[in-house]
Amino acid sequence: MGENKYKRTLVTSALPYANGGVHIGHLAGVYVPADIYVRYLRLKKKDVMFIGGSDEHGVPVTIRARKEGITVQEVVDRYHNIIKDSFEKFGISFDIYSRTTSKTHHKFASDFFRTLYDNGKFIEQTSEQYYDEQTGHFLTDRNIRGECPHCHAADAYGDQCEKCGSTLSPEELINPYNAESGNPLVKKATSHWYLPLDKDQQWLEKWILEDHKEWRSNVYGQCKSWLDGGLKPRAVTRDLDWGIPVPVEGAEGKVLYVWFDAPIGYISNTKELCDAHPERGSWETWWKDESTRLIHFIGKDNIVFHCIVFPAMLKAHGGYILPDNVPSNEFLNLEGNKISTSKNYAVWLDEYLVDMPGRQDELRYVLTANAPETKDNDFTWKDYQARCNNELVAVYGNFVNRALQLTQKYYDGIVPACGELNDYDKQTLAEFKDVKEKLEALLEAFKFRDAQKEAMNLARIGNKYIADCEPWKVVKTDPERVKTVINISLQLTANLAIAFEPFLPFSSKKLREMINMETFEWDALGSTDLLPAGKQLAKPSLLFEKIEDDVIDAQIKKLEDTVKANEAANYKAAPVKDFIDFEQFEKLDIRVGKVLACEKVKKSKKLLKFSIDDGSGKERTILSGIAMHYEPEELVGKNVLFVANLAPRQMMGMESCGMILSAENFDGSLSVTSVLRDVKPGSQVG
RNA sequence: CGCGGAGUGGAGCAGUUGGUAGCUCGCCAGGCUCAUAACCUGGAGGUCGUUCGUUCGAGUCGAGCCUCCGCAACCA
Repeated sequence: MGENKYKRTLVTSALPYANGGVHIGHLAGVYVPADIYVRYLRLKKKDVMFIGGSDEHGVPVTIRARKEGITVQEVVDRYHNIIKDSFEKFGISFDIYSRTTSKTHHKFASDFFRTLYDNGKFIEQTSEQYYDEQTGHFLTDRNIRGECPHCHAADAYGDQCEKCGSTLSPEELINPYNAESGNPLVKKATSHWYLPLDKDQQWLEKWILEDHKEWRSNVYGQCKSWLDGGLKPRAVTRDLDWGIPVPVEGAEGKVLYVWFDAPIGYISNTKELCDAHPERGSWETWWKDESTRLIHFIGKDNIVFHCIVFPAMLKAHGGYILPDNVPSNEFLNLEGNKISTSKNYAVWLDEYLVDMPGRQDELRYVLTANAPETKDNDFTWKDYQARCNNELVAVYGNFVNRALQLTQKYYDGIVPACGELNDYDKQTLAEFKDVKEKLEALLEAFKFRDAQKEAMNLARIGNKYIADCEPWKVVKTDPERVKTVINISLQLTANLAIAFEPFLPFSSKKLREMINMETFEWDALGSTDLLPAGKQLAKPSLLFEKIEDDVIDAQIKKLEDTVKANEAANYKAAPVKDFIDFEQFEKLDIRVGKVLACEKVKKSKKLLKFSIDDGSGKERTILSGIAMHYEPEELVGKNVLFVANLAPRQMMGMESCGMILSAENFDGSLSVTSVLRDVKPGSQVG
């Protein structure tokens, strides 16, 4: 696809927001594919630069800082360090991982804005926005709450009412207030600068819809949709005290909108790297020379910013190249549910590193094998375990182990010479020879899942080869033949180390150490003489280890606990029902009863049958649907509250006279009510 | 009727320019024993969300409908 016209490749990966750690969704969606691609290009000896960094501006970090009573800088410092560390440990091989609070970035983004400003690329518009006079903040739509004009729910959001589902604008809310502080809001005029995207409509249409039909369908479709709808001016500044100040006189209290400043971070981080390492060339070569190929790795939520807004910014500034491709993945779900940072529902990388030490490649493998390249996919721990044990351990690790163990056993770990090849040998060699070509084609098309499968195929070929040749049998009759079989198996092993290098860098390194392969060339992939006869190999060890059930169960439990904790945290009492008269209330006859006997109702899952002493001298029978929550024995002898004058009702062939009162907890569990001191059965409650 | 993406055997995914479905795992049976009970071979199992249409022929093109996910707070 015309890669040859390019002399170098600049790869960026979406800047993670420094308001939390990074999780498997980030890794699967952006960083692992980007890293595979970059590692591959490096192996091909291409000039490539891989840019990353934390996005540290915007509103959420300021809210978190206020909540935790620390400075915003402390918040972003904490998460930037966690994120950076996670990436390093997972082998995401950035050439630089910087941050948008850096001096370089502040100056660069500021200058970038100023250039557009000076060249008249913005339009300035004044509008009335909601303002909290006590805190001195303008509010974003989502942070404004108030009464819904449709259903009159008390706490609708500025953009939507969760009660009736209607879409709102903040102006429609009755008595709007600050969601965070609770303060009432007033309208206040504020002016902002807008990037008039409508003027970019034409060239964007041609550039994307005609010149980049090869982009993934999700990317192309999303862009087309925006373009078809007609682009509108977009604000690039915000009223906020955290961020890069708008470098214009009289713009105090305004900062660059985080979506304006973040992508510029790609450029400023490149500059930071090049300034420190002049041998990498000048940043301008990387961003302005037509012979540079720019690739953005992002998630699907970021498509329009990278395909429309950022290119429009670059074009408005002038002199910059535009991305050649924007490989965007869909989302990864977790055990059937959406991953959520705010709900803490995720597999966090920093926690994974603690819980699963030394298993970075396992996660890289699973996330690539199940990458959401064309649609949302699901990550489950059971699937993770299955892929590790049945693929990495059983296919790849096992093949390597078989080849190395046989070498150890028959030849003291010295590579035997390859003798004459028979037809089956030749057939096997031919099969794995074209792996290189297939692998490269897939990687260059950003089909990482298929590419990894192709690498794994080498190990499958190997297992079949060893099984078919049966060296453990042949060694008794034709030891010369076995030398050839083992030689070929070892060559395959060496090829595996190379083929997996972009995907599983840690394992490849380990494997190369086992076979004493100090140096290697990607272009040697497919060769049958990677390990010369007579070479001494190191003592083999296991490349991957099985993952036991209890490890997986612990992870599943961890997630379940999180879900429960979320439910508890999100619990909100149901709204109070309409008023009733005192007379209506008096009609209710609630009494205390002593449980004389309690048993499960046969053939019923939920019902318990109670015999209650209600003080009348006769036993009262009440059926209650709490069998899922109580063992019958634990209720015998207890005082419970029941409604005495509820009309009798037939259930499971028995008559229930009344209702035992239970409270329903947030998670649906039931708790039977009682009284705090002992009272006579039949006592009235009121 | 806001706009995009997706809906394929038990699970997770492929299916390029239309010709009656492939892969990995799981399951069943057999083989083998060098190997982390791993490996190899064979088998059962799907009519491709749904309805209608174009065509000699559609998972693959067109239309409607249903469901899920994104685009608006957080967020890849």
